[in-house]
Amino acid sequence: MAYWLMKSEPDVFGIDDLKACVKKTEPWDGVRNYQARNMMRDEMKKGDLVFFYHSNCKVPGIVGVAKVVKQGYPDFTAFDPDAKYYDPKSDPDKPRWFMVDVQFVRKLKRTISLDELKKIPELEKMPLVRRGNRLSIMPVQVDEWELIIGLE
DNA sequence: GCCAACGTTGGC
DNA sequence: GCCAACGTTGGC
Repeated sequence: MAYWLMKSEPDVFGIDDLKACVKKTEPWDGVRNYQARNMMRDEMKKGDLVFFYHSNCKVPGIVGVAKVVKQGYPDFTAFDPDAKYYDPKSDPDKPRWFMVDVQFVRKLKRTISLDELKKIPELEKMPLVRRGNRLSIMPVQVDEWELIIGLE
């Protein structure tokens, strides 16, 4: 089993929105970045655990845990001309974009802020705390996962 | 295939 | 809301 971190803007889709979904699951659609796409298409497996991270908000940080419940499949919103993330270059016969479904597991008792994570020397290799990082999905090492969970 | 222009991300 | 960093696009 592997561990991941996925960023989302709470104003758009936050941890409480996931919790409120039917069956608490939701397709992680709209990712239009190749690195992130590759991870969802090839590497994320059913049962993998995910840190749910709030970005672009007052206190950016990890707010909850989710899990992958459906492995990579084509992001159908790319085929819909009315969808926000429509991409005419993605052909249903040869989809360009992929997504996974995630399910709410739990909220953390508190937000583990980016600021706090940055201060931990063991986490300095995480792309998350690196300057200029824009990756919205990234792998988390087991020891990093356990360390962060231990901070809760 | 280079690289300038442009758009987006995301912390602050 | 600003702006640095970075990915993508498209002209050449």
